[in-house]
Amino acid sequence: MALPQRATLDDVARLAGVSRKTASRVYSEPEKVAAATREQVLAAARRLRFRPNTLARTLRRGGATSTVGLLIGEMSNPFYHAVAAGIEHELSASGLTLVMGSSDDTEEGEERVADALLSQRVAALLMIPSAADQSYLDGERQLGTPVIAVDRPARNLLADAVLLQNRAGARQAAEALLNAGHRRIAYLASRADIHTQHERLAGYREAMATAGLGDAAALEHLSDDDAEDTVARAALDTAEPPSAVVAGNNRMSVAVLRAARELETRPALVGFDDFDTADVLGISVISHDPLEMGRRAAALAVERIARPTTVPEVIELPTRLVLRGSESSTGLAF
Amino acid sequence: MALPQRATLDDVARLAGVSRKTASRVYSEPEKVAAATREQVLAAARRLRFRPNTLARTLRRGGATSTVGLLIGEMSNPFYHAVAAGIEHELSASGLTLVMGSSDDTEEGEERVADALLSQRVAALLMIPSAADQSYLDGERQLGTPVIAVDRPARNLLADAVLLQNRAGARQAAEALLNAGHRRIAYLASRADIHTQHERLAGYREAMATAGLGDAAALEHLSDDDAEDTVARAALDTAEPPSAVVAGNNRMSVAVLRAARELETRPALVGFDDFDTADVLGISVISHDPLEMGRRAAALAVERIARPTTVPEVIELPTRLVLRGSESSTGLAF
DNA sequence: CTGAAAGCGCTTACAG
DNA sequence: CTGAAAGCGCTTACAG
Repeated sequence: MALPQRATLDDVARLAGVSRKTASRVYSEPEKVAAATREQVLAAARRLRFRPNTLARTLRRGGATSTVGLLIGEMSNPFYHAVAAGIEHELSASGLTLVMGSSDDTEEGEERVADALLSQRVAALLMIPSAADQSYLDGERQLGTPVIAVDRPARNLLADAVLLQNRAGARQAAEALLNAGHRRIAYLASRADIHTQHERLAGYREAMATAGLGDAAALEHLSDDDAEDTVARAALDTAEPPSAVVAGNNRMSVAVLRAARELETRPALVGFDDFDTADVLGISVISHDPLEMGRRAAALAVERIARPTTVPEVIELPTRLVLRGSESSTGLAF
Repeated sequence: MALPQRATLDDVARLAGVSRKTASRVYSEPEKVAAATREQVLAAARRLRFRPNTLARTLRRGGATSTVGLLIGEMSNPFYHAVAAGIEHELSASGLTLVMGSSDDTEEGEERVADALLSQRVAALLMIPSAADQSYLDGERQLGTPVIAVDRPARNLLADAVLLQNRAGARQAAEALLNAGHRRIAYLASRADIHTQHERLAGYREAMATAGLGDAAALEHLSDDDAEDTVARAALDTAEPPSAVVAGNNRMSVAVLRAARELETRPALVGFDDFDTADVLGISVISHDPLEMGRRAAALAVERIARPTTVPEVIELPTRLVLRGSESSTGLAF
């Protein structure tokens, strides 16, 4: 069966008995069209099931769509989902639509997906950089598309960034454990090669050095891939396990709990990132607000779209130590 | 400062010394252009930082973009994030881009955002219906845009759907508790007005009736809004608390744990939906695969884009009972 | 407040 | 394999 033809503005104008331009005005500057004419046009549009074609409008207007691209490396971490939710929320408040792409965490994927988003002429590009270098975006930036890095800074690219105070947060985590009397405090991280983990590790080291425990390298358990469970088990299943652990992110915290349960070793724990059941489990964390991070990044995008020529800005969002008991030496609450 | 002008295909053709059409072919059917000519064009494109304008291409080609819209009610539930991740994954494998919109769970919002997505001429619309009625999409469906409902069926609209076996899953949950010897088994749900909760409640009732416990209305604790913690506390903080609970979704499971901890009442528990720390906590659940749900929905969209005229299909994905200890009468493992 | 012409950047027929 | 003309659906100047 043949599908009915999609109506165009011309069809609407013809049915309403006005010029094409008048029909167009009903959608772009309705207040400039006489009320009676407007009603006539809208009635015709309803009858024909007309919906203005945003593509054509944008093309004619010179390229600036009302979409904003978000490029994420890995879709599996709940932290990034929350960031995306915050972004979506803020954008929709400004009448913008979110277009998402994920690079599956490969260098080649990041550039390919960025290219696809930019070909759709997104008004701005938000990204969680995961490739080693973002200089491939420099041409686009010069053409006026704002680029905003989220959670990690872009490399070799002049771009705005919204980050966390990773170093201060991790320092706080270690200090909380030191204050509770611990000395053998381990730091556990997967994806240790990325910026956030660099910073957090540095914060942990600062706290340890300040406490006169500078030579803690044996207590650092780092992996460049996603093997949280392996790292956690390796750290805890030793002759002399640490009495306390700083977990580098939410997934590592859960991995520590899992390993602790299996091994019946119960180290004190402060984890970076809050998570769903941390309160139920009595786990102390370095908390921050991923929704807020997304909101701030989107707000920055909205501002850059309006005023493209400003100097790049770096926003660092604070973290907060939430004590729930697991920082003490009495072991976990579960 | 003036921004440099964006290069068009014309500029590239001129610099490469070929016709506009030849330059176009390099991007649409590269195998039909002589290798030497192709290299010449690509070199010119690189020099000019040219990126083909997808909008213009789509407009000329007759409307079908390579984007797919996803309309979500509430962005806050991790379940939907996982569904979205599955969708994104499957779409990108087919060279499609995901455009997301959230309705903030209002009827008016759903229609407004659907309209925005359709104005961008998405090739298909995936949605988690939250309004009471989706008949407003019928015109668009007749124009050939596939609509696929995810997690809940669309109402008053002929659309494909990818759902869970909610009823069977909830029945299994109640049966697991019955098998463990429980009789006073409560059912707790927030958002009790939506389709999934209807079905799950029905499954619970079936199991109870079969066990000769048909009159369990006093054990049903339902709320139409999001007040999980309130429902959980009300259900457990009574003179005669239930000995076991079926939680209607992941958030209710966590709310039960929280309430149980505060009240030191420790009912057995089987929750619908798995969640991050359920294994650590030893919580038995009705598990299913939100990523898979997203993947299937996206695959259906891809198929419908290719062959639009097929009859709507309803896919029901199975659930799986995962026993971790909390179904027994000995109380929670934490 | 309304209208006829031109054009946004690309691709589709139609020729060669 | 390459080219000159027309047009996708809309809006922007330019007139009235």
